Amino acid sequence: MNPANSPDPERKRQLKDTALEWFARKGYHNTKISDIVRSAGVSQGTFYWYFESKEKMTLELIYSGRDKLVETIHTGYRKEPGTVADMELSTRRLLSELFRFAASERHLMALLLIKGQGADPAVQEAVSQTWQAFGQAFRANIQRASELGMLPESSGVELRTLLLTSLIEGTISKWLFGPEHDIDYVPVFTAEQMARATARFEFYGLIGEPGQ
Amino acid sequence: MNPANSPDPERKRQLKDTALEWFARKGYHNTKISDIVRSAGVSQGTFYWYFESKEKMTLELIYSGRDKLVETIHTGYRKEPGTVADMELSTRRLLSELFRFAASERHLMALLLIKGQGADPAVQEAVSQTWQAFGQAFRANIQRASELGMLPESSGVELRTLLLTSLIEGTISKWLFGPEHDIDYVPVFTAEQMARATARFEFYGLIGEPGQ
Amino acid sequence: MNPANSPDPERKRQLKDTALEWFARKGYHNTKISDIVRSAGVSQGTFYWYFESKEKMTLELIYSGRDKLVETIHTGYRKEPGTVADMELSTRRLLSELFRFAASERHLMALLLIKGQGADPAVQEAVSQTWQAFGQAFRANIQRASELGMLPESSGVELRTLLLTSLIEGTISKWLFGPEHDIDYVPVFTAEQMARATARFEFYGLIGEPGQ
Amino acid sequence: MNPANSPDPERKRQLKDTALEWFARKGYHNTKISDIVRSAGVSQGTFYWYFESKEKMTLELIYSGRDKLVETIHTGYRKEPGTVADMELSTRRLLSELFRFAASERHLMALLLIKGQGADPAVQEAVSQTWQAFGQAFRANIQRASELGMLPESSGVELRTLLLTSLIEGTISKWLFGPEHDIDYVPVFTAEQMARATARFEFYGLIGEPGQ
DNA sequence: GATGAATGAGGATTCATTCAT
DNA sequence: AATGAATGAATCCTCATTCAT
Repeated sequence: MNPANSPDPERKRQLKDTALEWFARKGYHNTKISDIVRSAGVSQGTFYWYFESKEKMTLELIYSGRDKLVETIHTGYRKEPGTVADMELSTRRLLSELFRFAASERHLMALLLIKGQGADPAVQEAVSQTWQAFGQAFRANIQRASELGMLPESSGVELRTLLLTSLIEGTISKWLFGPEHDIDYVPVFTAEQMARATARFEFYGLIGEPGQ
Repeated sequence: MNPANSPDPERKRQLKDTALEWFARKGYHNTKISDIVRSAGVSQGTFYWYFESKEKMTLELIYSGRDKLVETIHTGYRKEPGTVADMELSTRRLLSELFRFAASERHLMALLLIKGQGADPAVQEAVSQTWQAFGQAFRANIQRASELGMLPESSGVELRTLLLTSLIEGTISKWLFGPEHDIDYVPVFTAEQMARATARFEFYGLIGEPGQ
Repeated sequence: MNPANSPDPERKRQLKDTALEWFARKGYHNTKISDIVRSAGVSQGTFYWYFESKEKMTLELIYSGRDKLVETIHTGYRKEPGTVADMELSTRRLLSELFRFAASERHLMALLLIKGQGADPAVQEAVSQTWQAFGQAFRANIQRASELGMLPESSGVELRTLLLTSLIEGTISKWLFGPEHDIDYVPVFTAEQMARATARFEFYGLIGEPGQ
Repeated sequence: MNPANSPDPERKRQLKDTALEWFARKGYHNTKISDIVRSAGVSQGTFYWYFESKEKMTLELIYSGRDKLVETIHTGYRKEPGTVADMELSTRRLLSELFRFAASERHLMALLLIKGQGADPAVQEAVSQTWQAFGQAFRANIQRASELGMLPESSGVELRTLLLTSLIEGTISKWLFGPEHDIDYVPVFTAEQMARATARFEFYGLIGEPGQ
């Protein structure tokens, strides 16, 4: 009757997890309510006891995912103005958190990075918002570094943010799902390795890796 | 009766272009055959005279897109072993071609980068293959540079390819469609600016930008 | 387990009243069990402790309504053979009772007059029976008056009954709910005014209103 | 693709007629699209080629019914101020048209008089509007007669309109469908008989029937 | 007596595809 | 070559009813 505050959070979570797995594997439109409930071992009607609609439940998934993602970034990030080496270290920590989070939430990341695109407008909008929030966090970092004079003036904050977020989002995606967006792909690098390599690339590119 | 050898290639192209625009704007699943034919000013049945099915026509779109994309990369890339500066220049030329191509084929890029993900399995597979072909080209470059001893040994070819392709794909996407994947977004940088900035970032990261 | 002898008649009545209000407002099909129990402040299951089904509970409503309606007619009616003026007076008394009853049972009348029509066959049947019982009472009156030679021979008892019951049912409906069947409509005439006007119309039509 | 101007009016009419028959027999909610298309011998999808939705098609039915009904009233009515006998004759002509129309459109009348009540709000609204339009026509008549001094002052136009429309609507309903609202009921009186009896009743009531 | 989560049959609607003309 | 009406399988969602607690 009142799907908003269902008193069985366990069942609700189970349904969300099941749905997320299906979405990650098949995409939004290719996942039917019947798929979800069959996997979860409940009836079709039960889904609608916990959620208003397929769209609304997906929005719940994405919103809570966005919150966790943004929280991870804020947790991982500690501003320590100082040398470039400091920044690299700081960034590595942040990325480390981020990659670990991504690995622990494969299905969520698949939905956000890849599978949300075929969905209904409202869902796509929510996915977009998530990445905007993601971008904001990094943009703020670059802004600060720029103000501290740690970055050459050659290209603006805008462009650098674009490059950086492109790099990170893409890296997470390819790391987790391989070049083929395969949900069953098994990452060949650890989160730490990814964080280290990505941070280096971020600061020094392919070439300049001081001190090795 | 035989869609293979349609006698009016003009009409076929028109249908493909129209479909591509719809896919780019609404996504595969949110585009109906009736949308396409209405825009193209033909009847529903005509679509099926030229194409076997929605899926097959989308595959045609993607395959020809893939070919053009790969061709662009091969055209733009000229192996000139030499200094890092040579490599950067060479890469900039390649990226320049690539960004220009992407700009001239916005809708195709939207389908490949974003909108193909909600589609049917076969379509998703084709999109994946496209990006694999894309990745192969860059992987070969890095392999060669690595063999020539131009890259530090710190991280392997695999990982570098991952970082590089993530950067480039993501950059094209954000450049063309903004952080919100908006098909009507107007890029704020020129293809040349993007090529230069991306090449620099690729080689020197955020920090090391020699000379400049 | 045995809905027949529910031990809390208060609760049962409350549920029936609540349901009647919903039926009057939204109609049978547009009223959900969940609406009723929410309004009544009980759980879904409770409804089924007191009633076998939605249909059965509606039948209860209608049957008790029918009984009250018929009782009202029998109470209000006192056969006083005599002059036409006597008859008019007698009829006015009957109608007065009837209109007062209708006003005191707005929701029931709404269900019987208007909202029962979209319901399940059994419910519709019960509504029909109610109006047949209603018609019988008036038919008997006309029959008697006819036998007493008080009515011209021009048209038969059948037709007169048809005209009379049409008039009365319709008048109640329009008086209580206005031309738009609006459950929130507020009658502009009193029951007395309606009884007087209707009785006059019944005997003398639009034109002939002797004395007055 | 464009249900608005379907080019096969025959098929559309067939579907509307079939639907109307089902509505008249079972009511709006108890009629399924599958019932309609099965009766019409077409597929489920065909219904949606001609109509946007069940609701929209029902509205079409009601609106065209309303127009025909109002047109009938306007056609049948010719204001001939004069004696009361003139008025009675005039009214009899109008009612004659009306009863004949009603008989020729049994199913439509069933929907408007009885079966529209269980429907969706928009449909109910349309039914209400129809009867308001109906009432307006008669109200205008009474107004005019009142201004011509042909009616005693005892009760106002408002009340008389209420009584008159109640009488007529109810009479049509009972004449066509009997006291049980039975769609298969066969009227026992002709339209002419009904018109004559109703007109007399309207002007003289049960009693006063001058000249026989 | 009461709860409310769970059920599942049923119904409106969508849309890729077909085919007679 | 082209049309567009027709098809029907597939899908989301509703809601009366049940039942373990």
